[in-house]
Amino acid sequence: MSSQKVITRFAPSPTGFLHAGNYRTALFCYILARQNNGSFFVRIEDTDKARSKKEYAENILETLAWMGLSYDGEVVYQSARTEKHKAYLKKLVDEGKAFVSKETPKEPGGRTEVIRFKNPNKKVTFHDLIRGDITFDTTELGDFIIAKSFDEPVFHLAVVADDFDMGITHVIRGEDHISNTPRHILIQEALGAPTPIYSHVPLVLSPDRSKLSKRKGALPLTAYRDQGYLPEAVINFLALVGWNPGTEQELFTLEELIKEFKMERINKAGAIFNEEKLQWINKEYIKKIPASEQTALLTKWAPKLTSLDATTLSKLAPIVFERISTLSEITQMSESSEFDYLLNAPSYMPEALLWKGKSTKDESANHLSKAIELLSGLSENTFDRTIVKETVWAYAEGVGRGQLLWPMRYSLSGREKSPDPFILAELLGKKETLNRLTYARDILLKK
RNA sequence: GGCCCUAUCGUCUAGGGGUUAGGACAGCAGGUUUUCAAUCUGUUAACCCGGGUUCGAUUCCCGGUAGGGUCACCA
Repeated sequence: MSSQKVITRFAPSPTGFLHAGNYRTALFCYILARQNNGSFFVRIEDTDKARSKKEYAENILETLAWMGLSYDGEVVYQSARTEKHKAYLKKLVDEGKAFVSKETPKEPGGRTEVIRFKNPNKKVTFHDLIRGDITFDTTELGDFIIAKSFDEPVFHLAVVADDFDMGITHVIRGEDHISNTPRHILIQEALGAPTPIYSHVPLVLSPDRSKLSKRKGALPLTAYRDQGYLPEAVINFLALVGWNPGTEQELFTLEELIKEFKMERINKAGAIFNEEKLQWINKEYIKKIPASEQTALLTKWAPKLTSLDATTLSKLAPIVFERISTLSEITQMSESSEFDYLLNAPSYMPEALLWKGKSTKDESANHLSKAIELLSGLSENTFDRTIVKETVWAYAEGVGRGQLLWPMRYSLSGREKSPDPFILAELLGKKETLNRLTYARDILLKK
């Protein structure tokens, strides 16, 4: 770790919802600052008054909070710094390093006067932590515009001024900014500002390999939150897009990332946002949710389960959590009636009780009668999946497992797919289990 | 088009002058299982092309090709 103070910043512009690629750079900025005991600032670049929206800025802050990426100090709004920008602009003009230029507007609404930087027309080389030395001939840039007026700086001037004033030492941003860097270095030199250490991270790509964008279906991260992705999983996934520690470890907590992360190990090539892998990672994190938190999540995502008693809920939770990849699947399960057998006795056609259609109603009824007889002898207090299984297993083996287990499971859940009959029996309790078995047996016998 | 960046399985990647080119996700097959899920095992699949350098290149160099980025009074 360097002994030099590290100061990073996340500087998004609130002109739309940010996607995963943006937050990945935020994550890297955060990690670099934290692993060096440095500072991580957030700066909202809202100098474009026409396109900046408050709701976007709020969404950015909300997402950062959800991810647990805490920043130091107050959020800096670039629009509040126009006096500073004006001073720098004046200085540059006074020193002859920039000039007010008369223009013929190229587009309607354009200005007749703008401030241009006096380009010294030289080659600029900078060292990128990820890519090494990059050289540009700035001649082709011409005398580029740095402000629309003294009160309205353009991005290039504002970033340089703000990074300077905030003491930013490390700029981590997307690869799409590489070509802006020589402009920024030119302005820094004119202002007497130090050049920070740059790291241009590769872009996160859409499945068609173009830059991730809303048009290509990129979602704001809050949409993933709303789908039931866990922030830990999203952070883990984002870190793994374009970075890995060189070991085979794939699951990392934020703390582990802070320990392991090395900017130099970030890949140079862009990477496609692979949602399947995100799902897998999310599933891994869902498995880790402690039992004490499961029931609250269960009723949050499936409100109709609120009517269940605490014991049933706590037994149901692990069964649900082992099979979902995102929390919203709980809602889907609930809405497709997958939990209804817990709320009401199921109704179904007697034919559905027949195992693969290969047994007769009488046979199935006999098997159920036997199960009822066996289970009746059990105590209500110890009626759990283990004892239920032990009680009927020998009989099931004898007649062919499916012959008993299918009608038994079906009569308890009324569904083609469900947890196994022993779990169902435990969930329902002895009394309800026997009720349902008896009901099934009786409709099989009804002529 | 100019400039810049990049290039290992379908995807995310490890590796690196001599390897059976490794892992993960997805896929496929099988075990387990009354169903679904979970789980276990196995398995398909990759070094963009050409020229150098070298005893030997997927690895180093050059060129090409392809992809991406950027060329705003957006950020």
